[in-house]
Amino acid sequence: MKEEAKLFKILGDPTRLRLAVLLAERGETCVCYLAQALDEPDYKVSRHLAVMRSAGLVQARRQGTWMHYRLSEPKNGFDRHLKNLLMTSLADHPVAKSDSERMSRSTCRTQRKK
Amino acid sequence: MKEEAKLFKILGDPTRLRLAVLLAERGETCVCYLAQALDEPDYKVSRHLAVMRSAGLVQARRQGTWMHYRLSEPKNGFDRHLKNLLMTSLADHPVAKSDSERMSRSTCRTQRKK
DNA sequence: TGCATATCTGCGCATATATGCAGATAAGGG
DNA sequence: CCCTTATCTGCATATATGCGCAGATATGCA
Repeated sequence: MKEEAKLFKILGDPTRLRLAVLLAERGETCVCYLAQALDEPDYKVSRHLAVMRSAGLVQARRQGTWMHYRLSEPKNGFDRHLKNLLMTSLADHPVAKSDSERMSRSTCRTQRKK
Repeated sequence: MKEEAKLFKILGDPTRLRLAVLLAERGETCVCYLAQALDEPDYKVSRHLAVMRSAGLVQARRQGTWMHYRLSEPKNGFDRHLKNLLMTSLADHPVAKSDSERMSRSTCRTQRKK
């Protein structure tokens, strides 16, 4: 049960939980948006994403200078249930909502690439 | 979202997660059974239960010398979802199963009271 | 009152975690 | 090549966490 506890532990930090909810809601997202959404310094967001990544919770894709993160595909019922929890019970949380709104309002040069 | 993260953190320790699953499955249970189920020293189990209790995750009831713990009633959708996760996706885990079996086989003087 | 049992807790220690800062890396475009 | 931008990371520090041991509490009973 250590694996499962590890996942809980990962989500047991407010910053990481907010990131996980954003990724569950929005899908693959660039770090610069995530940092603006949380209103936290990029190095902080980056480091937490690294933790989540080494635990297998998220995956990264590089696109030029930008890094895009997304939740990993659920590998079993537990993962699925957990992701579901993020999307159903947590997306409505006031903090999650303002994170999401801030993200909608944020800008990132990624856009200009398109 | 700190409250939710806190709950995740509580469940982010293998010992506590095992306790939570047992309590979700079995309902109110005496510490002596829990300690035998996990095959861990009582002081360790006791301390983890204290952590869970001060976070509001479990509640305690004294009956003579014995302390009985149970999961608190879910207070919202998040809690409910989480409890559900414990019962559906984790109760089948090998570790959870052997914990449960060990508990069935364990003895405790509580019985003699009856 | 004194003993036995169940449970909890203070302490010391080892380890883990989060954070901010400054600087390192990586990629793209002159 | 150099410069800029986005992202990551080494370091130092402060705090938190888990653990085992020994002893403290609490309760029931002779």
